[in-house]
Amino acid sequence: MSLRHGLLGLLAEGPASGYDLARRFQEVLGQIWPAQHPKIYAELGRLADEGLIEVDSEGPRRRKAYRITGAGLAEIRRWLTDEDVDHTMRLQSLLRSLFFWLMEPDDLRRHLDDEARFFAESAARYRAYAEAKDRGEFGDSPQTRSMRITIEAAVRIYQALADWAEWAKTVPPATGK
Amino acid sequence: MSLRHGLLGLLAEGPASGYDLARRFQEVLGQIWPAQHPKIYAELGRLADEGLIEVDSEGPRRRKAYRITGAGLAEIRRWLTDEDVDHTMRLQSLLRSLFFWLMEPDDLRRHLDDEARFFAESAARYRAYAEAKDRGEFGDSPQTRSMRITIEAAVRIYQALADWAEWAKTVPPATGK
DNA sequence: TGAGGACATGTACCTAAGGACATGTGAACC
DNA sequence: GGTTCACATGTCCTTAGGTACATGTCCTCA
Repeated sequence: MSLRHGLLGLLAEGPASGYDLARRFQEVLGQIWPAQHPKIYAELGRLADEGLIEVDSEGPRRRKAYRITGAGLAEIRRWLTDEDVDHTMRLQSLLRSLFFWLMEPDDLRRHLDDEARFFAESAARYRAYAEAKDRGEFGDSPQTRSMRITIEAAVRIYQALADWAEWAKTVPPATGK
Repeated sequence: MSLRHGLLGLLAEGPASGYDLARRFQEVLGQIWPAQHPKIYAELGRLADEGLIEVDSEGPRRRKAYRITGAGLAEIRRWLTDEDVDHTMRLQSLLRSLFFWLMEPDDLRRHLDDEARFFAESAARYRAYAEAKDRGEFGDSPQTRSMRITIEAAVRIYQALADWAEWAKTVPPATGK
């Protein structure tokens, strides 16, 4: 369960409402760490119960902004330094590639074209984001620095996958037995 | 739910028992697509109920091997060609990197060392696997070809992440505000 | 003044995933 | 003959994730 720590981390940057957090998850982490709003509201409730966050302010339209507490900050720091990283990835593209031999060559080529396009576009999107940051469009806070590092990872992963899909097209379907 | 199709795909290579399938998931797909045996046995039961697989043979120690049916083959092929790929990845390493600014520089350096080592080792493991395949140690069936492509993706992703972690170490923690 | 859209928060339900626990079998080795 | 280990299959329970549905508010613009 890292949604919990994802929320704490985002709240460490400053107070935010469930709606804000859902939007930030969607924007920045859309493909990398999806989270739907029902889960977010539920988790915020639990975090508040445990005293890791507290209500910062109530605004119009029932808006409720939360603020991280000292205990919350301690918890996210503990997680970051003490807890083991979960390295599982669950990449459906790779699972599918195990079964390419079941596909018609034409279908496979189409599939790889789609994959290559998708990954290249993702890489380009994150690359544009990275360049905007490097031009200083988002300032130069520590938070921005960290985000720049995250974005760099996204660029490199998607580029690697785009290259992989292109490479896969050059692999002959089979030779002998 | 792709475990279902993962199982069908593996069974398309030939009959296997739940135990066999759990081992193969563990070996080949350990970090990329984890699956515990309880899920596998349960899913096999469902697949059998739906006629996508059937019992091939019963062996010693209650061993039950399944075989894919025509309907099962049709279903895995349909999935491969008609169904959209789910591209979400949920990489905890990237989520954590968003919060690097919360870590002490020393802890962060240690963390990045660990990450770099882990990713480099994973890349090396898959690279060794790839080289064995290229030497022809596993024959040259269509299945082997596909597996070679999967492994190539793993090599490239882990290498990209290893490089990223090394690069991240060179980013200065922060300058101004 | 009325309609539409973005804002904002939730409930309910269903499936997937993971960990703990339970059980029994055949082979190998001492 | 007994112990140990790999083989082999499952149940049970909890948590996590995702979709659908529900509700109400404030602002803008025609």
